[in-house]
Amino acid sequence: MEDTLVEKPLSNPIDHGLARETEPPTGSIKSLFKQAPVDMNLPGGFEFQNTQLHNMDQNIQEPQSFPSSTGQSIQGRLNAPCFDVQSRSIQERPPPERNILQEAQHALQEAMIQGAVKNVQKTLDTLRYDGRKSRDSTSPKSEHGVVQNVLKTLDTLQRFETQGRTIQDRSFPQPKNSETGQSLNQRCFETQSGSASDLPSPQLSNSQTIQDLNLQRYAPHGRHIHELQSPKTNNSENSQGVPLQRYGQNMQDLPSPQSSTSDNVSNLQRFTQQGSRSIQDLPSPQSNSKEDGRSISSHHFEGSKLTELSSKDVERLASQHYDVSSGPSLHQQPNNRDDTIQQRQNHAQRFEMQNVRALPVSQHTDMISMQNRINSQQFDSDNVQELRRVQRNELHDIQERLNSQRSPGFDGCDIQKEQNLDDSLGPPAPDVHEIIHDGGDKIRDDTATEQDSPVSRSSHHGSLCDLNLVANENTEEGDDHESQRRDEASSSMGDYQFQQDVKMGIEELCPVCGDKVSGYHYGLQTCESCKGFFKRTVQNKKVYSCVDNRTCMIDKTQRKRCPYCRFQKCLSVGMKLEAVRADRMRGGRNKFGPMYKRDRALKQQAMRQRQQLLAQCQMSLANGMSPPPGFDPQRDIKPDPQLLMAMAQGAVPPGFNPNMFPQSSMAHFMPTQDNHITSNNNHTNHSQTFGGGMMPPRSIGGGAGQGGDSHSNSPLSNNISGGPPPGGPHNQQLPHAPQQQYPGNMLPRLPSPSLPHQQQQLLMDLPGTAAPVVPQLIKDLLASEPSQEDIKEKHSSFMNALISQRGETNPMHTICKLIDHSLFMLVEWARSATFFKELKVEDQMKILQNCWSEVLILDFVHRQLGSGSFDEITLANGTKIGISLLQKFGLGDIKDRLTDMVKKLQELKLDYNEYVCLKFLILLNPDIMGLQDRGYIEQCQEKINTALLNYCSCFYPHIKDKFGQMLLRLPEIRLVSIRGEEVLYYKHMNGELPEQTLLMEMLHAKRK
DNA sequence: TTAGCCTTGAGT
DNA sequence: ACTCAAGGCTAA
Ligand SMILES: [Zn+2]
Ligand SMILES: [Zn+2]
Repeated sequence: MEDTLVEKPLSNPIDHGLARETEPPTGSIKSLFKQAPVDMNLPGGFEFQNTQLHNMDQNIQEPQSFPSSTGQSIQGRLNAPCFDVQSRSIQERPPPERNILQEAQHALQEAMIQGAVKNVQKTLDTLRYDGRKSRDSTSPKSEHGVVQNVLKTLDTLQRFETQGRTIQDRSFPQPKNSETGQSLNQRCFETQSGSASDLPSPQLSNSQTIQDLNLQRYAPHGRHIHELQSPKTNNSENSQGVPLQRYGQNMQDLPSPQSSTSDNVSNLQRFTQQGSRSIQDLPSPQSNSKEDGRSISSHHFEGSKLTELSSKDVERLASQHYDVSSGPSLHQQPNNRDDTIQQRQNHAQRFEMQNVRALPVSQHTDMISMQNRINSQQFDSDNVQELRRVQRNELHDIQERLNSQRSPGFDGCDIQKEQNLDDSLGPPAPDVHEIIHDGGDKIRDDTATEQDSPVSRSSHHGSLCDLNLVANENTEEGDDHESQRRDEASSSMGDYQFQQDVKMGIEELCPVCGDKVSGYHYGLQTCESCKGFFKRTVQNKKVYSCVDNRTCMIDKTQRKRCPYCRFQKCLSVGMKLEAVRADRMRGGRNKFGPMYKRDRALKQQAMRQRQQLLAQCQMSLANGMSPPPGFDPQRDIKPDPQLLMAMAQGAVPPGFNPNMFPQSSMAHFMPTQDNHITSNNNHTNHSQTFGGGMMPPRSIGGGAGQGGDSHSNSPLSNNISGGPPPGGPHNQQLPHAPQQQYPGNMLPRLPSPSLPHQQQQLLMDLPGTAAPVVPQLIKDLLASEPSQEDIKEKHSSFMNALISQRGETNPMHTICKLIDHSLFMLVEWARSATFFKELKVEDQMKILQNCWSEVLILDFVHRQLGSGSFDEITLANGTKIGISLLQKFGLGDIKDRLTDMVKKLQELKLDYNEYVCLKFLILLNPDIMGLQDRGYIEQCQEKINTALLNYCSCFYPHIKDKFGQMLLRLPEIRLVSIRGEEVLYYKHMNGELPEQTLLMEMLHAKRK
């Protein structure tokens, strides 16, 4: 499931659709990266997506003329840069909007020119979400100040969005559009209203439209996508007349339906593989892809939205759908059932409608929603790592399960892991097929699931996947190390268990609502009510809508309030649509059985280990000191490095509290799981980890923690060579060439657990003497760091080119392209980054997919540090924009978070060297699911942690627990990044973002 | 519609 | 024969 591959596919489909429809390849970046067209075709995906989309749309607006108005106006604007998205979906927009658009565009352009874009993009990342709500803002128009312009633009954009949505929605009603379908909204609408559309006509069952979506797959018969288009109109075909099915087929069968896309490796892949092409060089597939998109646009649009909900599912669904339709199972199934179902659906729909209307407007303020969101971390979605899951779990504990979305339940994790473990190749989730076969959980599922078939995978996975295939470069290179790495990888189990342990505590709680779990249901452990809810929703193809911002908190007491958000959460958590049987057969077992088993076993193991660790920990504490071997010494007692340093230097920092350090440091080193443990043990205070325990920190500190082997002890990789002076604050240079590339140290050696390696390392690293030296490791890291100037320069030139040459007018697109460009540079950087470059492409992909947003946020924060102003946002190209823009987008909460973060880091005097270290710590996250060289990554992370700790101790002994404080910013960054991704994703769903961009790929990859 | 409890039935 | 996840049933 989680495989990156799988994930992508989902996204891709959507993207493709969108891309086709609308836009041309915009930015150079886009062209560079085309996405692989994977699954777009999958009907299921569409359907599913559609539903979700509908929901979204509904929430947002009132749909009505989506197509017409939007389209017209948009196109009209077109000239003016409107959001391509809109344009896509809609072909024509009404004139009135135009002005706004134009204004926005102009503003954007100006802003962008100045680099404002960048900040906008960032802001967007974070913000977007709220923007919708708060549209109120009027933009100041008068002044030309960049800021103002930006603001204007933003405002405009917002309006746009709003309008666009509305328009789009409207359009739905008018089904006939050439466009494939009415908009999802419409569908939803209809459905809810109980119009015939939603119910498939009895015979229809087969012909239901995609919109029916998700449900369809359940339905035994396969329906064509085209049907979806307009429920009312039976035959709706895509504008092009291509039946949706076809797409689906393509997806499955064809590697890449849309020519160019197909072959394209995902952008990432390309990056990784090729590496360094300039953006310009990259080919732009768009053209090709677009064609497909045309008529479909609306669908795609919808589809995209849907995807949003659960990209994974979508994928699966899509595939499934397809299968279903064609599949035997479908045939077998009687229509009667459908009828019944339909009837039920009708009821349900009506119900839903009522509910929706009845639903009180959410009381959540933006902030709340934000937090919830963050908590929930929906975006991470499946593919994301275990960490998130873990975090989520923790959150549950703490908060009570608000979130959980992203980390699909363990299942996902487990499954992925399992798969990985089981078969190296391991196609991830068989789910799809099963789903497709639907009823056939039973036996047949196994046989040929998409996953199984390499082809399907590749196609689905899209670029990322492709990368894997293609990539052997690194792989080959690293052969030497591979063996070792692999060995270590095996150790990952330990970690995994660990994580599970963590989960364990929470395990008993439903990841969706926090109620008590009643067993495994549809992929993971959930409570009885969520099981029933999920089943009903899927079986009856219900379409919900959220009255609020789709950020409703779902807990035991409020789960009934918003079925839309609840279902979303179900999906995000990892509940599998495929597990719902289309044929409704009772009893028996499905293919998930083994998965459940493994999950159980793992959990138990984890439990045991955890207990052991705890016991050891307690023991050691009781005894006074020596930590048990294998146990992370840091947790317990470890001499305070700072103290050591101070002593070495002959002075103790004022106010230095020996206890503090250890703890905080521990927390960092300790991965999430341990935190719990730790807390239990009375370790003194914990540092503030994510406020209130919200998000557990990802295991930042070296992969440490995980059970047994986890802490590898890496021998100190960092030698301290006397080197450059302390990277004083902000010294950027990246000096020197690294000496050794990978010292053997880095490689795996887990063993040496016995020593409190870290301590020792610290000692070793520490010169012991006063002369502080920058650890060699840090020097190495700096070596691959591009100069800030270069970065700025590149961004500036890119922006200029974008605006002047490409004439990018659509503000949203411009912003996205900026982000895209940043991503491009990020990938470029990573490819040559120390440690990272040694990884296999597959791992590189996974890592980048997982951390890109966090790195972007860190970069942003770092830039802000330099500016020293809390009122302005410094864009990548150096342009500064008023921070108020964030608020305009409704991302005020994020703004505050960012501001706080910047302040804290300023207080800590984060310097360039440290910034680089943090960046690597974010990058080298061993907790990502399915990493092949996890052990290696862990070691790297550990080394960096050690080096950084050492560095801080040496150069900033007077700053209390600087190391710990810095690390604590990582979880915060993650929260913000998640928020940002959500915003972007929503934008994407609304069709406001350009397709076929690396950014889109990344967004989808995460959600997988 | 929800959600708790019941019935199924492949897998073990 | 037992397990237990999936579907069904039905008060509330
Ligand atoms: Zn629940
Ligand atoms: Zn909601």
